[in-house]
This record gives sequence, structure tokens and C-alpha cells, in this order.
Amino acid sequence: GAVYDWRRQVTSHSPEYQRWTQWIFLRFLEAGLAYRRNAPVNWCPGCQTVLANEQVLADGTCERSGDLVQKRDLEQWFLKITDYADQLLDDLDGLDWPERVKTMQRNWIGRSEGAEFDMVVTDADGTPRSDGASIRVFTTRPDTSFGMTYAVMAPEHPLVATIVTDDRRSDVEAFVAVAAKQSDVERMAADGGLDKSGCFTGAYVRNPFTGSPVPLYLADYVLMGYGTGAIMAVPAEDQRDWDFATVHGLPIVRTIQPPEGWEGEAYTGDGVHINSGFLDGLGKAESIAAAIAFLEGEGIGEGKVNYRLRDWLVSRQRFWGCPIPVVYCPTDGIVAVPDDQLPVLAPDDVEFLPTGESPLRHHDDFLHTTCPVCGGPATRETDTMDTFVDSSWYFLRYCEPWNDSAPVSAEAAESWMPVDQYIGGVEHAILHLMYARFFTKALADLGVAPKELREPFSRLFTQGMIRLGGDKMSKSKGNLVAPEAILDTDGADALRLAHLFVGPPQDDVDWEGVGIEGCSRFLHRLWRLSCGEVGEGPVDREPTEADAAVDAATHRLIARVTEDYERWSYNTAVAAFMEHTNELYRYAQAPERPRRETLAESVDALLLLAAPMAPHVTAELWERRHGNHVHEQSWPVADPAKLVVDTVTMVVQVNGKVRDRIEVPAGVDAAEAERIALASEKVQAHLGGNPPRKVIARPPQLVNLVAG
RNA sequence: GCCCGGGUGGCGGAACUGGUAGACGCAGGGGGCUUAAACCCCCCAGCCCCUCCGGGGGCGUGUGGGUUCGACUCCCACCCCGGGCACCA
Repeated sequence: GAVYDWRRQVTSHSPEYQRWTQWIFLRFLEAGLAYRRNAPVNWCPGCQTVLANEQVLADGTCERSGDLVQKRDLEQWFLKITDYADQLLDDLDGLDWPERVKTMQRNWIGRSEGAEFDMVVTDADGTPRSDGASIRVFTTRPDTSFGMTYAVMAPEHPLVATIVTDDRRSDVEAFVAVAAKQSDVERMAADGGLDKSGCFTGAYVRNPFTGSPVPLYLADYVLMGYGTGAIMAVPAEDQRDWDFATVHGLPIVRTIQPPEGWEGEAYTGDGVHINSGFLDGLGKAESIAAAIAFLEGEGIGEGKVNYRLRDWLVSRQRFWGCPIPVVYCPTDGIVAVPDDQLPVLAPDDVEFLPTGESPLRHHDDFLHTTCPVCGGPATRETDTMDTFVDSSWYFLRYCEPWNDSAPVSAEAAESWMPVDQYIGGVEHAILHLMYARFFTKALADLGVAPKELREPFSRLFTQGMIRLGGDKMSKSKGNLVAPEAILDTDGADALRLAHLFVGPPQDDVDWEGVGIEGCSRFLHRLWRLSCGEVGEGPVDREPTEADAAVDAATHRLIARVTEDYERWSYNTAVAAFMEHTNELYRYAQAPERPRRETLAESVDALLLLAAPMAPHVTAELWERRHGNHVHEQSWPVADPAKLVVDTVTMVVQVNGKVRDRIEVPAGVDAAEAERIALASEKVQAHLGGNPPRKVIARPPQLVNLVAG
């Protein structure tokens, strides 16, 4: 019952689509947004391929296979998403997206402002090394530099071998070897605790603020992948440094006066600087600015912004996926496949055995080619692209899938984009939704998409997942319930209604909670009602009070369901259908029989309102009743006059407890409401015959009497 | 540890702005229809207690406090569940 415009069907593995995915890759390559580099990458032993950071879960496992991800040094292709870190962060503010998703993206991008500067490597008495070695550090707190009592490098830091002193070399090498063997997960298992392992290098660095040397350590709490892979350590104002200093017996010097009564260890808050030379007396913000100005003045550093976000590793050692359209030539190096030779298609006679290398590497006809530049023998790139590349621009292709001279024309993209309402699961919060935003911005800047198109999806709704036995139901997990059997027994409409009725669409639900029976019964009742199979049949007459009541209920239904649709509250809309159907059943079966016109109008309203949710049944019933198509009718509109009620059930409370319910005219005033409330015997019994001390009247719904 | 969600009957959930807690449905109980069963139709139903069988009373939205005439809803503290981030300098 879903409706699609099949002219706009897009198939991401088709030659047509791959042509444009590769074309975009080449534009990225030209613009420096795609590059190849050797780097430690995530390797999934189960999938036998590398993964992007975004595809590794918090526990270090693969989001697809669940295997523990390993680190490998490999030459791979990356997309330079970090060029867009600031835009990706700032433009979140203008999006009508769930805060949760925006927060996740902000955390993932992880922007932090600070400073980077060089420190000269020295010996213990502060004499610089003859090779002039220095190390660069990043800090968000340059204002605390006077409190630096030591410095730390990551064990993988490239300068470790050159700065280590001879007497420390064997210890350092042993420490580095242990760190190298540990996976990231093992390395983090210490969980920020006190057992901070480290190793002195024998070298010192000169603190440019004090001019004094401080010892240089290796420690695995400093990561090569963030900042410069080296830090200045200020134990007094950083808890990790505090822990390390405590374990290794290093001095701690406070440079910010903690507040009165401070009993904690490292103090990271704001305060007056002490022991800090030219920063003494200043607060945090002004000290940071002054410290950066000092570094710039000395010519040894500057203000710097760092991100947690890494470039997107897009190479995959898989057969499926779009081939990366480059050729390696012994003379010309990395050469782009010319546009007019796209798409580069994978052959289909390939051995799929997972060897850890792309299957395409073992296909000689594919592998061996000629260089587009010199015409000499060359080999093709055999890795393919992450399938998330395909999904990063498909929405642009929807705008104009028949375009054969570009992925999309600016005109078509201008006309359709951005997507007004996007719907997907939260599991894409920092995968697809981040990649698609990056692609949109990059393609706009490259002139492929309109320049003004900064964001692909204006509004986002994150629907919940269907779980089965605790796990999310998904294609890759294979724990699916096939709908065919339900289509045979209950029908597509009952299945659709059951999904809508089970709860709010943003919530996860367990499949066990999806009850088809109630929805199936409801549709059968709607059927019998619409076909006149309930009661003795209608009669013609002037409207009675009972008829008018049903008429009013019909209009209340229209108003209520219309509002429910607008606020995405489909479960309550279905409940309203059921409630109204139950009421019409009683009406149709009453001894005085229903009024023909009243019943017909009410059933019609029900069919029109339910049509989007139960398209097949309502279409059939509507055609039987009217001979035309329910989906071509206009939406019913509630008559405001019929929404006005004459009487209301007024609740009377004594001391906040409900003691009586009385029918009162809707327009009753406070004085009259109070009089009616006090006239109630039940209320009088609870007041014990005494007058109330206080009366709160909220006519017409409620009167609360406070006993004396 | 930090940041988001969430916790309501046996179950899924409703209560939209502080004003009748538990709509609607499932499962359950009673009655009708039927030779019988299923289907279908009607009714009951938060928990506990009392009842002269008309009804009456108390308790109740994770826990403990608070604000208010009145709290599922607002505030404070805590517990539990789910998710995200996490030695990011």
C-alpha cells in the first residue's frame, strides 16, 4: 500500500549510478577532498575489510559483524570530511532535528579550542640537544602552562627513538613494545583510573613559560591519533595528569586558586591565576588569550582548534561496492580514470573467498590495464568504496535520476532540495546523517549542487526500531518476520494498523507487542458497519437527540484524528477509530434504529480519516458506497459549531479528592459552579456539614473545596 | 565519569498547557448466539479492604522529600533500564 514514484527509482549498484558515484569521487580527488595515505586503520577480521571510525562501536566491535576490531597499518583512501568540521558543527543549529541526534554529532565532531606550541628537547640541566629536536604539544589550557611539571608523548610518537637517552633506551623500547601489542580496547580498559602506566625517556623539554626543563615521559594515556600525540602535563588542573603525577612521584603546582573549601584533586574550574608569572591575578579566559599571545610573540606556537572527527576511510576490501576509479602507473603514479571511461565496473566472474584483500585483485583482466596518461602497463585500484558513499548522495539523484550528463542538475536540485522531512533510525545519527551532510556541502562547493544548498535534510524524524528477542530486527542480523503469512491471514491494512497502533513511532517496540488481532477485528467491524450488516438497518427521520449526539461525535472524531495526524500520534488516531466504531455499533444496534443520513455521514468520515492508514479496505468500502475513489476525496473538515458542547461533566473535589461528578451547562460561571458543587449530598457528607474554608472554581470542569 | 532518553494495571500503551490516572487494544472473567466449538454480539475488569449487594472507604504513575487548593505532569536528591561519548589533553 505504499506509494512510490517509480520513475525515480534509483539502484546504487547499477552501472548508471556507479558512474556518477565514481564521477563524484574524481571531483573530490581533483579538489583534494579524496586522498590516499598510509595510516593505522580499523580492521574487522570477520568482514575481512577495513572500517571507518564511525563503524566501530564504543566497545571496539564492528557495527556489522560484532567482531573485535583490530588496528592495521594500511595504505587506504580517505575523504577529507575534517575540512568541513566547523560547518558540520555550526550548521546543526539551524536544523529541525531531534536534539539527541544533534548532540551526538556535536560530540562526534568534538571541537576543542586551545593552543599548539613547540618545546625544545634538553638534558636535565636545560641544555638543548645538539640536533635541535623539539616536540609540539596541543592544549586547551595554555593558561595553566606555568603549572607544567612534566610532559608526555604517546608511545607511537615518531620522535621517541631519537629523543630517548641511552640509559633509558631498553626500558623505553620494552614499554613501547607492550603498548604496541595492546588493542585500543585493552589500552583503555584502565578506564581513566589511577594505574597510569608510563616510562621516563631520560629527556627533558623546556617549558617556554618558565624557561625550566621538565621530564619527558611516555604514557599510553596520550593517544597518537589526537592533537600532536604529545601533551604538556599540568597535574594541578587536569585529573589525568594528577593521577599520573601521583603514581610517578612528580611535583604538583597549582596555578589557579581553587575556591574556598576545595577538597578535590585537580581543579579545572575558573579562578585567579597564581604561581603564573605574567598571568598572576587574571581569570581563565583572559589568561588563555594572554598565553596564546605570548606563544605567538615568541614565534613558537599559536591558537589552534582540534577535532575528534577523523577523515573518512572509504576503502573496502570487498567485491561489492563501487570500484574506486583510479589506476596506478609506474611512471605517472596515481592516475584518475577519465570521465568518459566511467563507470569502472567490477567483473562478475570473481572468486569471493575472504582473504583480506579485495577479490578484484585476483582478477587479472580487471587488475591489469593501461595508464590513461602514458599508455603503458598499469594496475587498477582493486578496493571498492564503502557503501555509505552511495547513500551519501542518492537523495540528489532522486531529483533527476534520468540525467545522463551529471549526477543531478543544479536546477533539479534547486527545485526539490532540501528534503523537507527525512525519516530514519537513530542508528544513522553519526554515520549516514553525517556523511550525507558532508557530501551535500562538498557538492555545493564544487558546483554540482546549488551553492546555497548547505544541508540535505531540513527536518528529521527518528523512528524507533522493531526488536525481536531483544535484538534489533535487521537485514544484516537476519532476525526478520516475513510479512507474507500475515498478508494472507489478516491483510496488509491490519499489519499497517498494528504497527501504527503499537505505540509512538519514535519508540522502539518488541515484535511481541505488535498485536494484529485487535486491528484485524477493528477492520472487520468497520467492514460490517460500512456494508450495513450491523443492526436492523437505518431509517429516515428528523434528527433526534441521540442522532445529534452521534453527529457531534463524528465531528469531534474529525477534529481529533486530524490533530493526531499532525502531531505524529498515530496510535491515538487508531484508538479514536476504534472508539468511534464501537459507538456506531451501539448506535446501529439500538432499538430505535439509526438515522440513515447520520450513520452514513459518520461512516464516511471514518473511512476518509482511516484511508491513509488502511488504504485497501477503505478504498474497497468507499467504492462500494460511492462508486469512486476514497484517495481522491478531500479531507473531512470538522464543523466548529458541532464541536461546541452544551453540558460538561464537572468534577467536584474535597481537599483534592474527587467526590462527585455533576453534569453542568458548559457556560456555567464560578458562583453557579460553586453553588451546584455545594448542593451535592456526597460533597456535603465529606465536608461534614461545615462550610468550606476555601473554594477553587475552574468552571466548567472542576470545583475543589478545601474543608475547614 | 559526563550527556541524552525513559520508568504508569498481567502486557502494549493513553492522559497535548498542573485539573476525572489507566482511553484504545491484547490477554483474562461473565453472559448471549450455536447441537458443540470457533467466529460474532453484549457486559465486567488498577490493587486492597468493608458491604445490609445499593454501594462505601483506603492506596496507587521507580524511591524519598518539596512546591501547590490540586502533581504521571513542576523542583531537589536518589535507584533502575536503554542509548551516546569517554585517558580527546
